Amino acid sequence: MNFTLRKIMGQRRVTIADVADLAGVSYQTVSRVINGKPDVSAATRQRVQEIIAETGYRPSHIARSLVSARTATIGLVVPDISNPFFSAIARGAEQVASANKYIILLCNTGEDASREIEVLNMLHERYVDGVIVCGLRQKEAPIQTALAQFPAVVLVNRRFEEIRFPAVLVDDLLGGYLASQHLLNMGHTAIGFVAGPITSYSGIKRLQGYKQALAEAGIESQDDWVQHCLPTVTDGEKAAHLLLDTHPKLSALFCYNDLVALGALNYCAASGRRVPEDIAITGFDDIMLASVVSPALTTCHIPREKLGTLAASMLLDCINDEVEKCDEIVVKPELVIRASSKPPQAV
Amino acid sequence: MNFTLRKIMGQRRVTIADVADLAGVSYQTVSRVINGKPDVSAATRQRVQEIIAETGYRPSHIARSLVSARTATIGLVVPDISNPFFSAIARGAEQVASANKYIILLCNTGEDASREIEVLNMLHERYVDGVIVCGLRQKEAPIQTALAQFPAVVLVNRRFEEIRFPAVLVDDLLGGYLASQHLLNMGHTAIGFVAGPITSYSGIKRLQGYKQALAEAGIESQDDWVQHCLPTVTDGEKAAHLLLDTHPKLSALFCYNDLVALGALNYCAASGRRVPEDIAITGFDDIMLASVVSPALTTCHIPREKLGTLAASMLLDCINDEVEKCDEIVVKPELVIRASSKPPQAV
DNA sequence: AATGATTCCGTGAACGTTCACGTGAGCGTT
DNA sequence: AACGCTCACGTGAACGTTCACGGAATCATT
Repeated sequence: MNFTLRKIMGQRRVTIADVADLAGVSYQTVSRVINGKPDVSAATRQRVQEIIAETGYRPSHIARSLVSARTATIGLVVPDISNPFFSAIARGAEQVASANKYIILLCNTGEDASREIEVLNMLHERYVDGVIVCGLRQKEAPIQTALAQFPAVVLVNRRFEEIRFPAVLVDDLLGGYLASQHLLNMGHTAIGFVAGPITSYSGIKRLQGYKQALAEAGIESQDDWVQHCLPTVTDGEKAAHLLLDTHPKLSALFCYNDLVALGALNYCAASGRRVPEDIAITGFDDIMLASVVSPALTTCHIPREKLGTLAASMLLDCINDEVEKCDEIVVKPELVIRASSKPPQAV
Repeated sequence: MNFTLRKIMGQRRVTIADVADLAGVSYQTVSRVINGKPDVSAATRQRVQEIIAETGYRPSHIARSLVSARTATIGLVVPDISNPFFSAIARGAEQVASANKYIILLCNTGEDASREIEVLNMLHERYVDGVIVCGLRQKEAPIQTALAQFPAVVLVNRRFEEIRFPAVLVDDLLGGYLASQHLLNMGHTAIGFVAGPITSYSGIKRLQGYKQALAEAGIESQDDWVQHCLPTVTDGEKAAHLLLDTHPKLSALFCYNDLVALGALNYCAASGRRVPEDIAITGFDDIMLASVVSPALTTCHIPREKLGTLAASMLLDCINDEVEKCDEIVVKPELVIRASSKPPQAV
């Protein structure tokens, strides 16, 4: 490492001009070498490559983005990355992204709908090539404007009736229907719904499925059998408490997701109710916890990681203008019957 | 929205020059308005602001980064974001980052040590202001060079003896010691270690703690009581299988983490062993699963989200040259005794 | 009325790249 | 010997900002 080299390094970052100077060529020639383009003699090419290796030079993605108007970056917006449902999606999306030389900007809204526009604006300023937005809570028009700014958008578990965005959806209505029907089939007639965030699109759809199943069974669905809550264990526990306090006759709880269901299990244990003997409980998502908790949770299985890979693949298709592949994919949930649901008062 | 405006929008993105043209001022004036700087008359300022609102103009973070040499972006490297341990760290880090107007680039190495350098190079090209690297597997010198390129680095659960990077560490040796001692105190003498990845620094330290506890109890630690595996449920199951097949006399298993411990539980169930009666099992991390599985896991509690917030805070301190705050923080794990560990052959 | 200060605004350069050119040397062709 | 062609390389401009200036107009001061 000669003096000139040492002088350049350690202060600022090495740039293409530094490499060019050291190699005694113009920056354009270095650029050609970096990008494997022709019009460089073998000797020059090798010398430049040696200097690049020596200096540890790496082209600035920032500068490249500025001229190419592409960042090879996609935004991923989730309510809560520590929720196993979303971390699995993140993993799937990351895998597809990195396989295609894209990288992911992670934004956590913390279940705060007002932060959604905020983070979308941040992502927009950063010129991401597209965004995957999961479990969008906000439903007002501004969010649609915020989404429409992006070159490409894929929604996960959310759908707007007015504007059709490409989306990966779970058939939540079906899921809600299947879970409720399962409980009805076993003879339950008073079924509560611990419904998750009131702003959750999935929650609304699951509610519809729940109501539909009840209606088909000839049961008048009561609004106060439904209790909203944050999709967390602690909040699920509170919601179950509230629901069972006001309606002690409920013999089954259909829960928004497995975390909420776990909260409900906790409350049942704390209040001396046996599951499934005294009360049946079902969850949603089929996270690992569901099969492991005792009693094991009856739930709707969703291929979570696959939602992530599907969303990312579709987003990349959108970015590359393969418009025909960009529509809505609906994934069917599958009911998984485990120990937490049994007929009422049965052995 | 007049014709000129409509003509600009919908094609390219709105730039500062577009806003300037529409407002009939120079781009510098617009820049002043954006950044809230003086030297703009109230009337001009308002007109510019109106046009910004009308056009939905957002300054290009890319261009800003190019001139400021700062991206307000930090890289987060994890082996597996769907592992609850790392997703909790991610959540903590994201929270601190976004509170400080930073955003996170997420990289998943998929437990593949060779990808670590790869993603670090990607992050370097993107001029991140710093990186948080979790559970680094690679131990060769190249990784240190790759790390040293960054303006700021914080390691989580990894430490190099040669170069001292700022780090947030769990006292894994203590954790391994506590867990092993707990088993020894209950009378176990043949204790296996399902050790996680052989390249895991945490794993090595936990192994040391395990050996130390055994040595203090006067027990010769045997190398083939140790079985490495990926830190997943399925791999933990395989490892437990191997270990118990070759050493049926083992009466306790200390597991690298809770996922592995769950795998061990699964294998015990499958092979007709009762836990904790026939065999005691302990985990590590205290993820939600641990308290919920049956039998509930004895484990070492680690404040996972806090590791993330600590790491991000320290990284921001490093970035802002508050060097005195950048050292090593060691977090003590706490033994949580639950149902999965009991004395051997006891009632 | 000339001077100086203040207010407001514009111009040129720079950040690190890539793209579209331009150019000189060397060669073969007629 | 004049021409055209290819090869290897360099120059200028652009991407969208910010920074360091410079300068014109306005106003108060002497």
